[in-house]
Amino acid sequence: MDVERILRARGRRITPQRRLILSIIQEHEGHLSADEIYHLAREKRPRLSLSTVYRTLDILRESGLISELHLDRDLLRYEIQRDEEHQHLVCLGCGRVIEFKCAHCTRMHQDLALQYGFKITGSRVELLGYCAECQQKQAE
Amino acid sequence: MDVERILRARGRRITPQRRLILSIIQEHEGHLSADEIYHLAREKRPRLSLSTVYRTLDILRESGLISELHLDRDLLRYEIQRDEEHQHLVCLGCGRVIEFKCAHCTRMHQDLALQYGFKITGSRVELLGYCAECQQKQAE
DNA sequence: TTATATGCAAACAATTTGCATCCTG
DNA sequence: CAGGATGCAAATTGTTTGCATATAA
Repeated sequence: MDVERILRARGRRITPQRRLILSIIQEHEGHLSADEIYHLAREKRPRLSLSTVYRTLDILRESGLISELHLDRDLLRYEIQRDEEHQHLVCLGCGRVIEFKCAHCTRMHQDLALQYGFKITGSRVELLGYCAECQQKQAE
Repeated sequence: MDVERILRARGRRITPQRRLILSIIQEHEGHLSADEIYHLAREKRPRLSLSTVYRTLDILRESGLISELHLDRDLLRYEIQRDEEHQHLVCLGCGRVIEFKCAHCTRMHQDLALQYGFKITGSRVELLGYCAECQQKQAE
């Protein structure tokens, strides 16, 4: 499959651990922390070590297969790198994360290329606020 | 001054340490890590402890006087909270950070309020890429 | 004069590294 | 079978906490 080609092209080997970790990130559609991935993976492969998780996440990130999110203050979360760029909307009340696509961001990239000669290779757009429900709860 | 009113309103005291730390963030116009602030502050006040720096940063953040940036993978940076919202453009080559204001982002907030009923209270917009100079160096 | 802040040291949590062993290519 | 990958334990790094002492209000 494609993933294997990408890893091999970088001189990396395909191991059951790497397959497993990637499949977990895929199934859970992202937003998992390293530790969560570790625990989920150990259900299937109890000898897996946390360092392997970290090393694998590094490799997958370098290879552009996953991307890192700073949704929390103190740890990183991971999701599959998709083709279409998207942004995250985080509710500070209940913690839910909504993903959205935003045409404005595309225009922003174009503007910056024009204005500063910057070549944008990645972006973190994380908006924080309160969802409709949490706003209502606060009002009560 | 205003800062003191804000802190007092929250039952916080004004101490030389807090003044110093805030003034350092002001002078350096942000993008400083806790450790950098610590070292700069110790030049003026050698007995200052790192924990005081962290505690002060917490308080200043809670009070809305400074804000946190995730410009790096592994640590937080701080800057004075200004009225006008702005975004950060980070060069992965040389590390320089350009601040910019973006009308598109304002529109994005409006869209999200409309579409999801979300009330946006803060945002992290960090764009990563390569500045003109670093692109040129890479080309060579 | 009393609650809040500080400094110091020790504790923590997330991540990284060293190294012997294992296993993919 | 050789070099990359793993598991384990130990080290590192950024940040937080406990506690006795100092200090702002």
